[in-house]
Amino acid sequence: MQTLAASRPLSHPAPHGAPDRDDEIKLIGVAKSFTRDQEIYGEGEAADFVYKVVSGAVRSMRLLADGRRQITGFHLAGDVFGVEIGVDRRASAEALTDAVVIVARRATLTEIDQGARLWRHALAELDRSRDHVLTLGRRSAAERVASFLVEMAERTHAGGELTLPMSRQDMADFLGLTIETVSRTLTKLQADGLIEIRCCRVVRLRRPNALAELCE
Amino acid sequence: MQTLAASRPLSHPAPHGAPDRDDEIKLIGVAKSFTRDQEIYGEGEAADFVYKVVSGAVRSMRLLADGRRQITGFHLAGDVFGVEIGVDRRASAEALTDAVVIVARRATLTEIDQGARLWRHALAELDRSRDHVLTLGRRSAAERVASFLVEMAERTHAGGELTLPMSRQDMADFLGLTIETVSRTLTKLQADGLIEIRCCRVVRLRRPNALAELCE
DNA sequence: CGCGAGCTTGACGCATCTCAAACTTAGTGG
DNA sequence: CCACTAAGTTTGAGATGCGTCAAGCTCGCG
Repeated sequence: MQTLAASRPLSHPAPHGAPDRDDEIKLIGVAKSFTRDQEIYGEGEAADFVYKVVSGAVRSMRLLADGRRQITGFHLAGDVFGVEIGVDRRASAEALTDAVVIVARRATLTEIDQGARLWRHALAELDRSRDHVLTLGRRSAAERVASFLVEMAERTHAGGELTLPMSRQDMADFLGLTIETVSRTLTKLQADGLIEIRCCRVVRLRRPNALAELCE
Repeated sequence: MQTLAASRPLSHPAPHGAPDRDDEIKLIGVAKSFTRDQEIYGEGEAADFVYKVVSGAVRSMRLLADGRRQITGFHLAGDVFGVEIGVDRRASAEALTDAVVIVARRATLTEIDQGARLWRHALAELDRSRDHVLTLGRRSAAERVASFLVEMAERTHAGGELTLPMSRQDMADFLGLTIETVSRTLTKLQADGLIEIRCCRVVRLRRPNALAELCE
Protein backbone atom coordinates (compact mmCIF):
# COMPACT_ATOMS: atom_id res chain seq x y z
CA MET A 1 0.00 0.00 0.00
CA GLN A 2 2.65 2.46 0.95
CA THR A 3 5.08 2.95 -1.86
CA LEU A 4 8.58 2.84 -0.55
CA ALA A 5 10.53 5.46 -2.37
CA ALA A 6 13.87 5.71 -0.67
CA SER A 7 15.06 3.99 2.44
CA ARG A 8 17.99 6.16 3.33
CA PRO A 9 17.72 6.87 7.02
CA LEU A 10 17.84 10.58 7.53
CA SER A 11 17.34 13.08 10.21
CA HIS A 12 15.06 15.93 9.25
CA PRO A 13 16.40 18.33 6.62
CA ALA A 14 15.04 21.60 8.03
CA PRO A 15 12.17 22.06 5.58
CA HIS A 16 11.01 25.63 5.18
CA GLY A 17 13.79 27.74 6.64
CA ALA A 18 14.91 27.79 10.22
CA PRO A 19 12.15 27.97 12.83
CA ASP A 20 11.96 30.92 15.17
CA ARG A 21 13.12 28.96 18.16
CA ASP A 22 14.55 25.51 18.36
CA ASP A 23 11.09 24.05 17.92
CA GLU A 24 11.97 21.67 15.14
CA ILE A 25 11.07 18.14 16.15
CA LYS A 26 13.71 15.64 15.19
CA LEU A 27 12.56 12.48 13.51
CA ILE A 28 14.91 9.67 12.75
CA GLY A 29 13.37 7.57 10.07
CA VAL A 30 12.92 6.78 6.47
CA ALA A 31 11.45 8.78 3.61
CA LYS A 32 8.42 7.36 1.87
CA SER A 33 6.43 8.75 -0.98
CA PHE A 34 2.70 8.68 -1.38
CA THR A 35 0.60 9.46 -4.38
CA ARG A 36 -2.36 11.82 -4.36
CA ASP A 37 -5.23 10.51 -2.19
CA GLN A 38 -3.20 7.58 -0.93
CA GLU A 39 -3.85 6.61 2.66
CA ILE A 40 -0.93 7.09 5.03
CA TYR A 41 -2.75 5.59 7.99
CA GLY A 42 -6.34 4.84 8.89
CA GLU A 43 -8.59 5.30 11.91
CA GLY A 44 -8.31 2.41 14.32
CA GLU A 45 -4.88 1.26 13.20
CA ALA A 46 -1.99 1.01 15.61
CA ALA A 47 -0.33 4.38 16.03
CA ASP A 48 3.21 3.06 15.84
CA PHE A 49 4.71 5.73 13.64
CA VAL A 50 4.94 9.47 13.45
CA TYR A 51 5.44 11.50 10.33
CA LYS A 52 6.90 14.66 8.96
CA VAL A 53 6.11 16.20 5.62
CA VAL A 54 9.12 16.71 3.38
CA SER A 55 7.26 17.82 0.30
CA GLY A 56 3.66 17.93 -0.80
CA ALA A 57 0.76 18.10 1.63
CA VAL A 58 -1.32 15.80 3.79
CA ARG A 59 -4.80 15.89 5.30
CA SER A 60 -5.88 14.47 8.66
CA MET A 61 -9.52 13.60 9.01
CA ARG A 62 -12.23 11.80 10.87
CA LEU A 63 -15.28 10.10 9.44
CA LEU A 64 -18.75 9.61 10.85
CA ALA A 65 -20.48 6.28 10.28
CA ASP A 66 -22.60 7.62 7.44
CA GLY A 67 -19.60 8.98 5.57
CA ARG A 68 -19.64 12.61 6.63
CA ARG A 69 -16.05 13.73 6.71
CA GLN A 70 -14.32 16.35 8.80
CA ILE A 71 -10.78 17.33 7.95
CA THR A 72 -9.07 18.34 11.18
CA GLY A 73 -5.92 19.69 9.63
CA PHE A 74 -3.70 20.13 6.61
CA HIS A 75 -0.01 19.38 6.96
CA LEU A 76 2.50 21.21 4.80
CA ALA A 77 6.24 20.79 4.29
CA GLY A 78 7.97 20.73 7.66
CA ASP A 79 4.88 19.79 9.66
CA VAL A 80 4.92 16.82 11.98
CA PHE A 81 1.72 14.79 12.10
CA GLY A 82 0.39 11.50 13.38
CA VAL A 83 1.39 12.07 17.00
CA GLU A 84 -1.33 10.48 19.13
CA ILE A 85 -1.89 10.04 22.79
CA GLY A 86 -3.41 6.60 22.58
CA VAL A 87 -2.33 3.30 21.12
CA ASP A 88 -4.74 3.52 18.20
CA ARG A 89 -5.35 6.11 15.54
CA ARG A 90 -8.34 8.34 16.17
CA ALA A 91 -8.01 9.91 12.76
CA SER A 92 -6.72 8.92 9.36
CA ALA A 93 -4.26 10.70 7.11
CA GLU A 94 -4.03 10.84 3.32
CA ALA A 95 -1.75 12.51 0.86
CA LEU A 96 -3.38 15.65 -0.49
CA THR A 97 -0.94 15.80 -3.36
CA ASP A 98 1.90 13.50 -4.25
CA ALA A 99 4.01 13.78 -1.15
CA VAL A 100 7.18 12.62 0.52
CA VAL A 101 7.15 12.15 4.26
CA ILE A 102 9.63 10.93 6.83
CA VAL A 103 8.30 7.99 8.78
CA ALA A 104 9.75 7.35 12.22
CA ARG A 105 9.00 4.82 14.90
CA ARG A 106 6.94 6.49 17.55
CA ALA A 107 9.35 5.52 20.31
CA THR A 108 12.03 7.50 18.51
CA LEU A 109 10.29 10.68 19.52
CA THR A 110 10.86 10.23 23.19
CA GLU A 111 14.15 8.40 22.98
CA ILE A 112 16.06 11.41 21.80
CA ASP A 113 15.68 14.04 24.46
CA GLN A 114 13.25 16.64 23.15
CA GLY A 115 10.43 16.65 25.68
CA ALA A 116 9.96 20.40 25.62
CA ARG A 117 9.74 20.44 21.83
CA LEU A 118 7.11 17.74 21.82
CA TRP A 119 5.13 19.61 24.41
CA ARG A 120 5.28 22.86 22.48
CA HIS A 121 4.33 21.09 19.29
CA ALA A 122 1.23 19.65 20.94
CA LEU A 123 0.35 23.03 22.41
CA ALA A 124 0.76 24.71 19.04
CA GLU A 125 -1.54 22.14 17.44
CA LEU A 126 -4.00 22.66 20.26
CA ASP A 127 -3.96 26.37 19.66
CA ARG A 128 -4.71 25.84 16.02
CA SER A 129 -7.42 23.32 16.76
CA ARG A 130 -9.14 25.80 19.06
CA ASP A 131 -9.05 28.43 16.36
CA HIS A 132 -10.72 25.86 14.18
CA VAL A 133 -13.37 25.28 16.86
CA LEU A 134 -14.09 29.00 16.95
CA THR A 135 -14.38 29.08 13.18
CA LEU A 136 -16.70 26.11 12.95
CA GLY A 137 -18.80 27.11 15.92
CA ARG A 138 -19.34 30.78 15.30
CA ARG A 139 -18.30 32.00 11.89
CA SER A 140 -20.36 32.37 8.72
CA ALA A 141 -19.40 30.74 5.46
CA ALA A 142 -17.70 33.92 4.19
CA GLU A 143 -15.77 34.30 7.43
CA ARG A 144 -14.70 30.66 7.33
CA VAL A 145 -13.39 30.90 3.79
CA ALA A 146 -11.67 34.21 4.51
CA SER A 147 -9.94 32.89 7.62
CA PHE A 148 -8.92 29.80 5.72
CA LEU A 149 -7.32 31.81 2.93
CA VAL A 150 -5.55 34.07 5.41
CA GLU A 151 -4.22 31.11 7.36
CA MET A 152 -3.05 29.29 4.27
CA ALA A 153 -1.35 32.42 2.98
CA GLU A 154 0.50 32.75 6.27
CA ARG A 155 1.51 29.13 6.44
CA THR A 156 2.78 28.98 2.88
CA HIS A 157 4.41 32.41 3.17
CA ALA A 158 2.48 33.35 0.07
CA GLY A 159 3.03 36.92 -1.00
CA GLY A 160 -0.31 37.85 -2.45
CA GLU A 161 -0.66 34.85 -4.71
CA LEU A 162 -1.57 31.62 -3.05
CA THR A 163 -1.55 28.16 -4.57
CA LEU A 164 -3.83 25.82 -2.67
CA PRO A 165 -2.81 22.19 -2.48
CA MET A 166 -6.38 21.01 -1.87
CA SER A 167 -9.61 20.66 -3.81
CA ARG A 168 -12.87 22.48 -3.09
CA GLN A 169 -14.15 19.31 -1.45
CA ASP A 170 -11.20 19.30 0.95
CA MET A 171 -11.78 22.95 1.78
CA ALA A 172 -15.45 22.21 2.39
CA ASP A 173 -14.72 19.27 4.66
CA PHE A 174 -12.22 21.34 6.59
CA LEU A 175 -14.56 24.31 6.96
CA GLY A 176 -17.71 22.37 7.79
CA LEU A 177 -19.42 23.50 4.60
CA THR A 178 -20.45 21.94 1.30
CA ILE A 179 -18.46 22.20 -1.87
CA GLU A 180 -21.17 24.38 -3.42
CA THR A 181 -21.09 26.85 -0.56
CA VAL A 182 -17.31 27.10 -0.74
CA SER A 183 -17.48 27.73 -4.46
CA ARG A 184 -20.23 30.33 -4.17
CA THR A 185 -18.42 32.05 -1.32
CA LEU A 186 -15.19 32.30 -3.29
CA THR A 187 -17.13 33.75 -6.21
CA LYS A 188 -18.71 36.27 -3.85
CA LEU A 189 -15.37 37.26 -2.33
CA GLN A 190 -14.09 37.79 -5.84
CA ALA A 191 -17.12 39.87 -6.81
CA ASP A 192 -16.49 42.01 -3.72
CA GLY A 193 -12.92 42.58 -4.85
CA LEU A 194 -11.31 40.83 -1.87
CA ILE A 195 -9.69 38.09 -3.90
CA GLU A 196 -9.01 37.11 -7.45
CA ILE A 197 -9.39 33.51 -8.52
CA ARG A 198 -6.70 33.09 -11.14
CA CYS A 199 -7.56 29.50 -11.66
CA CYS A 200 -9.21 26.98 -9.36
CA ARG A 201 -6.32 26.53 -7.03
CA VAL A 202 -4.55 29.82 -7.45
CA VAL A 203 -5.94 32.73 -5.50
CA ARG A 204 -4.62 36.24 -5.20
CA LEU A 205 -5.51 38.07 -2.01
CA ARG A 206 -6.32 41.54 -3.30
CA ARG A 207 -7.30 43.07 0.01
CA PRO A 208 -5.67 40.93 2.71
CA ASN A 209 -6.59 43.44 5.40
CA ALA A 210 -10.25 43.31 4.50
CA LEU A 211 -10.04 39.52 4.56
CA ALA A 212 -8.39 39.58 7.97
CA GLU A 213 -11.09 41.94 9.25
CA LEU A 214 -13.70 39.43 8.19
CA CYS A 215 -12.09 37.11 10.72
CA GLU A 216 -12.17 39.80 13.43
CA MET B 1 -11.15 40.99 41.47
CA GLN B 2 -9.92 37.55 42.33
CA THR B 3 -11.09 36.70 45.81
CA LEU B 4 -8.30 35.13 47.73
CA ALA B 5 -9.80 32.35 49.77
CA ALA B 6 -6.93 30.51 51.32
CA SER B 7 -3.24 30.95 50.76
CA ARG B 8 -1.98 27.65 52.06
CA PRO B 9 0.49 26.37 49.51
CA LEU B 10 -0.51 22.91 48.53
CA SER B 11 0.33 20.30 46.03
CA HIS B 12 -2.62 18.81 44.25
CA PRO B 13 -5.01 16.75 46.37
CA ALA B 14 -5.92 14.06 43.81
CA PRO B 15 -9.43 15.28 42.98
CA HIS B 16 -11.72 12.63 41.63
CA GLY B 17 -10.08 9.32 42.35
CA ALA B 18 -6.72 8.14 41.11
CA PRO B 19 -6.06 8.54 37.38
CA ASP B 20 -5.46 5.48 35.26
CA ARG B 21 -1.80 6.12 34.81
CA ASP B 22 0.43 8.59 36.53
CA ASP B 23 -0.99 11.36 34.39
CA GLU B 24 -1.80 13.73 37.20
CA ILE B 25 -0.03 17.02 36.61
CA LYS B 26 1.48 18.43 39.76
CA LEU B 27 0.86 22.07 40.50
CA ILE B 28 2.52 23.82 43.37
CA GLY B 29 0.53 26.88 44.17
CA VAL B 30 -2.18 28.52 46.11
CA ALA B 31 -5.93 27.90 46.24
CA LYS B 32 -8.20 30.73 45.18
CA SER B 33 -11.94 30.87 45.01
CA PHE B 34 -14.01 32.48 42.35
CA THR B 35 -17.68 33.25 42.30
CA ARG B 36 -20.03 32.29 39.48
CA ASP B 37 -19.21 34.14 36.24
CA GLN B 38 -16.09 35.70 37.70
CA GLU B 39 -13.21 36.06 35.26
CA ILE B 40 -10.15 33.99 36.05
CA TYR B 41 -8.11 35.44 33.20
CA GLY B 42 -8.84 37.32 30.01
CA GLU B 43 -7.78 37.17 26.38
CA GLY B 44 -4.61 39.15 25.77
CA GLU B 45 -3.36 39.05 29.36
CA ALA B 46 0.02 37.62 30.24
CA ALA B 47 -0.18 33.86 30.61
CA ASP B 48 1.92 33.69 33.75
CA PHE B 49 -0.13 31.18 35.68
CA VAL B 50 -1.64 27.78 35.19
CA TYR B 51 -4.65 26.42 37.00
CA LYS B 52 -6.26 23.31 38.30
CA VAL B 53 -9.86 22.95 39.34
CA VAL B 54 -10.34 21.77 42.91
CA SER B 55 -14.11 22.16 43.04
CA GLY B 56 -16.75 23.72 40.85
CA ALA B 57 -16.31 24.19 37.11
CA VAL B 58 -14.72 26.61 34.69
CA ARG B 59 -15.26 27.57 31.04
CA SER B 60 -12.59 28.56 28.52
CA MET B 61 -13.75 30.68 25.65
CA ARG B 62 -12.93 32.99 22.79
CA LEU B 63 -14.86 36.00 21.62
CA LEU B 64 -15.27 37.51 18.17
CA ALA B 65 -15.24 41.28 17.84
CA ASP B 66 -19.02 41.51 17.60
CA GLY B 67 -19.54 39.50 20.76
CA ARG B 68 -20.15 36.06 19.35
CA ARG B 69 -18.77 33.61 21.88
CA GLN B 70 -17.31 30.16 21.46
CA ILE B 71 -16.65 28.06 24.52
CA THR B 72 -13.69 25.81 23.74
CA GLY B 73 -13.91 23.70 26.85
CA PHE B 74 -15.36 23.05 30.26
CA HIS B 75 -13.01 22.23 33.11
CA LEU B 76 -14.22 20.06 35.97
CA ALA B 77 -12.66 19.06 39.28
CA GLY B 78 -9.17 17.73 38.68
CA ASP B 79 -8.72 19.36 35.28
CA VAL B 80 -5.71 21.51 34.53
CA PHE B 81 -6.36 24.57 32.38
CA GLY B 82 -4.72 27.77 31.26
CA VAL B 83 -1.62 26.11 29.78
CA GLU B 84 -0.65 28.15 26.73
CA ILE B 85 2.11 27.98 24.23
CA GLY B 86 2.57 31.73 23.88
CA VAL B 87 3.25 34.55 26.26
CA ASP B 88 -0.28 35.92 26.05
CA ARG B 89 -3.68 34.40 26.62
CA ARG B 90 -5.50 33.45 23.43
CA ALA B 91 -8.64 32.64 25.39
CA SER B 92 -10.28 33.73 28.59
CA ALA B 93 -11.54 31.63 31.47
CA GLU B 94 -14.43 32.20 33.84
CA ALA B 95 -15.92 30.35 36.76
CA LEU B 96 -19.00 28.45 35.59
CA THR B 97 -20.13 27.97 39.19
CA ASP B 98 -18.54 29.10 42.41
CA ALA B 99 -15.21 27.36 42.18
CA VAL B 100 -11.92 26.80 43.91
CA VAL B 101 -8.82 26.45 41.77
CA ILE B 102 -5.14 26.02 42.46
CA VAL B 103 -3.09 28.77 40.88
CA ALA B 104 0.54 28.02 40.10
CA ARG B 105 3.28 30.00 38.45
CA ARG B 106 3.71 28.78 34.93
CA ALA B 107 7.39 28.12 35.42
CA THR B 108 6.51 25.68 38.16
CA LEU B 109 5.19 23.30 35.54
CA THR B 110 8.52 22.70 33.93
CA GLU B 111 10.67 23.07 37.01
CA ILE B 112 9.47 19.88 38.56
CA ASP B 113 10.32 17.10 36.17
CA GLN B 114 7.08 16.01 34.51
CA GLY B 115 7.71 16.60 30.84
CA ALA B 116 5.94 13.45 29.72
CA ARG B 117 2.87 14.28 31.76
CA LEU B 118 2.67 17.75 30.27
CA TRP B 119 2.99 16.31 26.81
CA ARG B 120 0.27 13.74 27.39
CA HIS B 121 -1.97 16.38 28.88
CA ALA B 122 -1.60 18.55 25.79
CA LEU B 123 -2.22 15.56 23.53
CA ALA B 124 -5.32 14.60 25.49
CA GLU B 125 -6.65 18.14 25.16
CA LEU B 126 -5.85 18.06 21.48
CA ASP B 127 -7.77 14.84 21.09
CA ARG B 128 -10.77 16.37 22.77
CA SER B 129 -10.51 19.54 20.73
CA ARG B 130 -10.52 17.52 17.52
CA ASP B 131 -13.62 15.68 18.63
CA HIS B 132 -15.11 19.10 19.13
CA VAL B 133 -14.08 20.10 15.61
CA LEU B 134 -15.83 17.03 14.22
CA THR B 135 -18.94 17.84 16.20
CA LEU B 136 -19.06 21.48 15.13
CA GLY B 137 -18.17 20.79 11.54
CA ARG B 138 -20.34 17.84 10.73
CA ARG B 139 -22.99 17.02 13.30
CA SER B 140 -26.63 18.14 13.48
CA ALA B 141 -28.06 19.90 16.51
CA ALA B 142 -29.48 16.67 17.93
CA GLU B 143 -26.16 14.89 17.46
CA ARG B 144 -24.29 17.75 19.09
CA VAL B 145 -26.50 17.78 22.14
CA ALA B 146 -26.41 14.00 22.41
CA SER B 147 -22.64 13.86 22.20
CA PHE B 148 -22.40 16.63 24.74
CA LEU B 149 -24.59 14.77 27.22
CA VAL B 150 -22.68 11.54 26.69
CA GLU B 151 -19.36 13.28 27.18
CA MET B 152 -20.49 15.10 30.30
CA ALA B 153 -21.90 11.89 31.75
CA GLU B 154 -18.56 10.18 31.19
CA ARG B 155 -16.53 13.00 32.62
CA THR B 156 -18.63 13.39 35.73
CA HIS B 157 -18.98 9.61 36.16
CA ALA B 158 -22.70 10.18 36.27
CA GLY B 159 -24.67 6.97 36.61
CA GLY B 160 -27.80 7.77 34.67
CA GLU B 161 -28.54 11.07 36.33
CA LEU B 162 -26.41 13.97 35.30
CA THR B 163 -26.24 17.39 36.91
CA LEU B 164 -24.94 19.96 34.49
CA PRO B 165 -22.86 22.78 35.89
CA MET B 166 -23.63 25.09 32.97
CA SER B 167 -26.57 27.07 31.64
CA ARG B 168 -28.30 26.56 28.31
CA GLN B 169 -26.41 29.56 26.99
CA ASP B 170 -23.10 27.92 27.89
CA MET B 171 -24.16 24.70 26.20
CA ALA B 172 -25.19 26.67 23.12
CA ASP B 173 -21.89 28.55 22.97
CA PHE B 174 -20.00 25.31 23.36
CA LEU B 175 -22.00 23.48 20.69
CA GLY B 176 -22.11 26.28 18.14
CA LEU B 177 -25.88 26.59 18.42
CA THR B 178 -28.34 29.10 19.86
CA ILE B 179 -29.93 28.72 23.25
CA GLU B 180 -33.33 28.16 21.62
CA THR B 181 -32.04 25.32 19.48
CA VAL B 182 -30.43 23.65 22.49
CA SER B 183 -33.67 23.94 24.44
CA ARG B 184 -35.79 22.61 21.60
CA THR B 185 -33.39 19.78 20.99
CA LEU B 186 -33.45 18.71 24.62
CA THR B 187 -37.24 18.79 24.54
CA LYS B 188 -37.17 16.65 21.41
CA LEU B 189 -34.76 14.14 22.93
CA GLN B 190 -37.08 13.90 25.91
CA ALA B 191 -40.13 13.43 23.69
CA ASP B 192 -38.27 10.63 21.93
CA GLY B 193 -37.61 8.96 25.27
CA LEU B 194 -33.84 9.25 25.12
CA ILE B 195 -33.55 11.52 28.13
CA GLU B 196 -35.63 12.88 30.97
CA ILE B 197 -35.21 16.48 32.01
CA ARG B 198 -35.80 16.37 35.74
CA CYS B 199 -35.21 20.04 36.11
CA CYS B 200 -33.19 22.45 33.96
CA ARG B 201 -29.80 21.22 34.94
CA VAL B 202 -30.57 17.67 35.91
CA VAL B 203 -30.87 15.19 33.09
CA ARG B 204 -31.38 11.47 33.25
CA LEU B 205 -30.03 9.51 30.30
CA ARG B 206 -32.78 6.99 29.73
CA ARG B 207 -31.28 5.30 26.69
CA PRO B 208 -27.55 6.02 26.80
CA ASN B 209 -26.88 3.55 24.00
CA ALA B 210 -29.31 5.31 21.69
CA LEU B 211 -27.66 8.60 22.58
CA ALA B 212 -24.23 7.18 21.86
CA GLU B 213 -25.48 5.85 18.53
CA LEU B 214 -26.58 9.34 17.60
CA CYS B 215 -22.90 10.27 17.82
CA GLU B 216 -21.90 7.30 15.60
C1' DC C 1 -10.35 17.05 -30.30
C1' DG C 2 -13.05 14.84 -26.95
C1' DC C 3 -13.60 12.97 -22.48
C1' DG C 4 -13.96 13.17 -17.50
C1' DA C 5 -13.02 15.20 -13.13
C1' DG C 6 -13.62 19.09 -10.73
C1' DC C 7 -15.81 23.43 -10.39
C1' DT C 8 -19.60 26.76 -10.81
C1' DT C 9 -24.28 28.20 -11.04
C1' DG C 10 -29.28 27.91 -10.35
C1' DA C 11 -33.64 26.72 -8.04
C1' DC C 12 -35.60 25.11 -4.16
C1' DG C 13 -35.96 23.10 0.64
C1' DC C 14 -34.96 22.76 5.32
C1' DA C 15 -32.38 23.12 9.69
C1' DT C 16 -31.28 26.45 12.38
C1' DC C 17 -31.52 31.38 13.61
C1' DT C 18 -34.18 35.48 14.97
C1' DC C 19 -37.55 37.83 17.29
C1' DA C 20 -41.07 37.70 20.59
C1' DA C 21 -43.79 36.14 24.27
C1' DA C 22 -45.05 32.99 27.94
C1' DC C 23 -43.57 30.17 31.39
C1' DT C 24 -40.61 28.25 35.33
C1' DT C 25 -37.42 28.56 38.76
C1' DA C 26 -34.66 30.58 42.18
C1' DG C 27 -33.97 34.28 44.96
C1' DT C 28 -35.66 38.26 47.91
C1' DG C 29 -38.10 40.77 50.99
C1' DG C 30 -42.51 41.58 53.30
C1' DC D 1 -44.77 31.37 54.24
C1' DC D 2 -46.04 33.75 50.50
C1' DA D 3 -45.98 37.54 47.12
C1' DC D 4 -42.86 39.65 44.04
C1' DT D 5 -39.07 39.87 40.99
C1' DA D 6 -35.49 38.77 37.88
C1' DA D 7 -33.02 35.44 35.53
C1' DG D 8 -33.20 31.55 32.93
C1' DT D 9 -35.81 28.44 30.00
C1' DT D 10 -39.27 27.00 26.84
C1' DT D 11 -42.28 27.63 23.02
C1' DG D 12 -44.05 29.74 18.79
C1' DA D 13 -43.96 31.98 14.22
C1' DG D 14 -41.49 33.63 10.67
C1' DA D 15 -36.93 34.60 8.24
C1' DT D 16 -32.64 33.05 6.23
C1' DG D 17 -28.19 30.96 5.37
C1' DC D 18 -26.65 27.03 3.91
C1' DG D 19 -27.66 22.35 2.04
C1' DT D 20 -29.55 19.50 -1.69
C1' DC D 21 -30.35 18.31 -6.22
C1' DA D 22 -29.50 19.11 -10.88
C1' DA D 23 -27.42 21.23 -14.89
C1' DG D 24 -23.87 23.33 -17.28
C1' DC D 25 -19.19 24.80 -17.62
C1' DT D 26 -13.93 24.64 -17.63
C1' DC D 27 -9.73 22.75 -18.00
C1' DG D 28 -6.28 19.24 -17.99
C1' DC D 29 -5.14 15.14 -20.24
C1' DG D 30 -5.21 11.29 -23.38
